[in-house]
Order: sequence, then structure tokens, then C-alpha cells
Amino acid sequence: MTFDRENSAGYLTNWAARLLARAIERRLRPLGLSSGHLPVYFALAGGKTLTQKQLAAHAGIEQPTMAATLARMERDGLIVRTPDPKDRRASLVKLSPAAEGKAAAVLDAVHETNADALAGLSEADRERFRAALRTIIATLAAKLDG
Amino acid sequence: MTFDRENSAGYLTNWAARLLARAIERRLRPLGLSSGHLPVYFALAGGKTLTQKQLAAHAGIEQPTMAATLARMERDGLIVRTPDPKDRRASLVKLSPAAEGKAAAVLDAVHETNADALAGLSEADRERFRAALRTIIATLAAKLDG
DNA sequence: ATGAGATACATAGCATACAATGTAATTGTA
DNA sequence: TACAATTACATTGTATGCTATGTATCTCAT
Repeated sequence: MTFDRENSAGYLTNWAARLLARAIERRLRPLGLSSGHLPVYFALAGGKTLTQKQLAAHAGIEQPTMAATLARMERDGLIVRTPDPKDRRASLVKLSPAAEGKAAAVLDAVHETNADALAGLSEADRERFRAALRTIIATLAAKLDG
Repeated sequence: MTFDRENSAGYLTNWAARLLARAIERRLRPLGLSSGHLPVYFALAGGKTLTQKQLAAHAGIEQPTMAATLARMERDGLIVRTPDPKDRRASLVKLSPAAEGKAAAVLDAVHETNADALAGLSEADRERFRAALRTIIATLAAKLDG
């Protein structure tokens, strides 16, 4: 079996994603945050309010994964849930004031991590890279639905 | 907090990696395999023999992660461990005959998944994408060591 | 030859992700 | 209005990944 990892987009993407996750975890840890919190942070920062379902859709993760992440964030005082007055099945999720207070530092951590990772690429290469990822995501997401 | 996911390499890479993982899982499941087995498969296919440490280094994952993966693969009859005659701390890991028999199908699954994911990119864009990933991996791996 | 340090692996604890399934509330239709 | 189907969330079980730490063995310098 001749398999060249260097030419497998899947293998390389997985590897890069793990390295990126480790890099962002290092920067978030001093803030008491973790990589799984990021999609929630960016969806809710600035006082916005969403349901669990909306958060999961926004993050592109499954509902049980979001349920577990929100449970941990609630345990750690990062989010607050209030009953949805229009739907007794649902809760409205908001960042806590403490979490909002960390928003700027979170944004810095994200930007620094991206800058570190992309240090070896020109600005044109960076944009081509992001464009390729957007295409791949769109392709696979469509395939998953259909 | 203004954060544009579409322009975050980390966010996009993570998302693409999760979609790719789901895609390959779908193809591997009928074979009784899973995405975590792949680095082991490709390192050992063809009768090769490596230690756990060598496998972890090859896959770019931490030793305890490889230990858990090997435990599952042993449980499922995919690998065989024999004591290393030169070092009583170590085991030599080999694919089982049953696992070797699936090698061609595994390779097909990987190639098909990559082809699906990259369907929206030209061959030139694909190579640029892989090159960018190799650069990012090298950059982050170096930063992790230093 | 021996003791210190390094090495190979195991173990514990946790986070993030999935699929499959259950429960309660809502919605739409007959 | 009542029942069927749908929806929102919870729960269970598993896999993959990490960090931190423990244990047995090996290696190297004295």
C-alpha cells in the first residue's frame, strides 16, 4: 500500500487542525477558556442571545455536542440560560458579564494564533488557502445534506 | 467583538477537518474501521512493524492517544503486539492478517474522500492547498518544539 | 557495578466530537 | 379539537485527542 500523506488533503487538514487547536488552547487556557467555547463566544459576543439549536447550526456541530459544551460553559459561569417565553422547550443562551469581559482577549488570542500559523505564507497565499477551505467546506456540507 | 469566521484560517481548518472526518468515517464504517486507525494503517501496511512510540511520532499524535487507539485496534483484532526482544519496555506492533486484507479498500476510501472534498478545486488549486497545509504544519510543529 | 537520568508505555481525568435515542412541547391537519 | 408529525433539548455510549503523572526498564557516567 503506497500512501503519501503529504499528498492527502484529508490527512494534512486533520494534522493542521490538531496543531491549530493545540496552539489556540495554549493561549486560551490562561483566560479559563478552551477551543470549544469559541463558536459560542463569537456567536453571542456583544450581548446577543440565541437558542442551543441556533448555536449548533452556527458552529456547524451536532446538537448533543453543543449541549455538552453549553453545560460546561454554564458550570464555569461563562453563559446564562433563561427560559424562552415563546417556546417552553427552548432556552435562550447569553454570555455572562464575566465572559463578555474576556471578549477582547479572546479575539487577540485568535488573531495571534492565526498569525503564527500563517507566518510562512504570503498574504496572497493566505487568501487562496482560506478560499480553498471555504470551497471544501461548502462542497462537503452540501454532500452531507444531499 | 467583530469576528469573521470566513477569514479565520483556524476556524475554517477546524471546520473542514470535522467535515472530512465525518466523510471518511462514513466510508470506513462498513469496513469496521475508523479515522483514528488510518495513521496506524498507513504506517504498518505491507507487514511493517513499529513500536508504539514510532507510531505516535509518525502520526503526529501524543503517546497516550496512540496507546488508546492501539488498545481499541487490538480489541478489534486489527493489530497484534509482540514483545520487543531488545527492550522489555516496548512492544512491536503489526497489522493482523484481517487488517492487511482491508488495506486496498482503505486506500480507496481515502482517495474517494479526498476526491469528494476537492471536487470544487482545480488541480493547481489542490496542490497549492496541500502546499499551504504543509507550510502551516511545519510552522506550528516547529513552534511547538521550540 | 551502581545510581541518576532518560525512555517506553500505562493510567487517570478531561474536552470535544459523533450517532442513536428518549422526552416534552409545539405545530399542522383532519 | 384531537391526533400525528415535528421540533428542541437531554441522555447514553463511544472515539479521538490532550495534559499530567506513574512504573518498569534501559543507558550512561562514575
